[in-house]
Amino acid sequence: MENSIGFAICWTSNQETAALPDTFLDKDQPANRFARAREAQAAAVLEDYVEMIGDLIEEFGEARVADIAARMSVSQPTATKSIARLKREGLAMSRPYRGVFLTEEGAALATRVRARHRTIVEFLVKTGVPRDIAELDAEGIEHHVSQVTLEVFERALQARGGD
Amino acid sequence: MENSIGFAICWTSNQETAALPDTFLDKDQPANRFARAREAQAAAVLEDYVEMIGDLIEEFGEARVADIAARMSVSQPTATKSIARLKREGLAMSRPYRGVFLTEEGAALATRVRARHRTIVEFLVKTGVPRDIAELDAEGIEHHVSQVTLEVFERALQARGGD
DNA sequence: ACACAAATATAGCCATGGCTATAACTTGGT
DNA sequence: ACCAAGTTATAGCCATGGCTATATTTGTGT
Repeated sequence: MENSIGFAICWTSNQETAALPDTFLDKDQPANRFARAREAQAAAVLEDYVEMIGDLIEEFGEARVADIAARMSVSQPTATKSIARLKREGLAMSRPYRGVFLTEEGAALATRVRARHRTIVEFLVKTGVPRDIAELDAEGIEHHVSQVTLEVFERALQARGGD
Repeated sequence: MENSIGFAICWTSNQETAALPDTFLDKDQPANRFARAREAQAAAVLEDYVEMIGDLIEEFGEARVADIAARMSVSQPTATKSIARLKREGLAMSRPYRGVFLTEEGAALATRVRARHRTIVEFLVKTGVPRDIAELDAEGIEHHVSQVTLEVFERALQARGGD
């Protein structure tokens, strides 16, 4: 709808701390923790696709619908539909029967999402989670980790060495 | 992938459950990490409602639709619809215009969900995340934390003192 | 050049989880 | 007993994100 993909703003939720760029795609601040989680979830699909398209472009020079669908474990029409949403949101571009590409905004998002993903995986591994399980868990977790928490993870990684 | 299963069995001592007890409501193992995250997400709503209903029953002796809706920050019809799904899934019971109650299975799930939520919040706090933010993040994260990771968190909490 | 296979798009179905508006039921006060 | 107010249910709408089946386009090989 509105292309206003901005940054999160401070709001007063409970009573104490506030201020956190929740999700990389947040538009406004939800009322409570459940609403917040729902918002994060809505952004999750976009984030995943954008990251995946970025990966494919880096790997093959372009991202084909079929490859995207395969990597997302989704049917081709489902991928097409999601890509349409990415385009609507200004994150990707494509011409019919051609590959998909990221806009500048989409590419920036992909970079941030990839970094966040890696931070979370590394943090989990450092904490003692087997790497393959950390990979799996991170996929779901990453969309719900606030900027504040992410920074705490980064600090923990630096503090205890980068393995 | 095969590695993960081997590890999981080792780490979970001797649970009769599957190798990767992903989510408390999982039925089968998805193909890849994205599919897995989608499955976890599907269970999330049920888990949230069940926990909330458990809370309300404990607090007021019963869970009214209006209260559930309010706490979930959702309209009353939306709550009603979700409760219908809970009933379909055998997690709750209710008679029209009466309060909602949990089945044995629902109550057990509520207990597990609540414990997991607390573990995650405490772990985040211990790691250095402000409590209110930990609370918010946990809401989304908790549905994606595998049993293995949860146990790692628990051990981390014990190891460094339960404060 | 053209037919055919592969890739992509489109149509149309389903369930979920939001919503508002309104109907139906319960309950409490007089 | 009854009416008003409060609760819950129902109807019906929308978007998302799955799917299958089928149409369309691209591009390749002969």
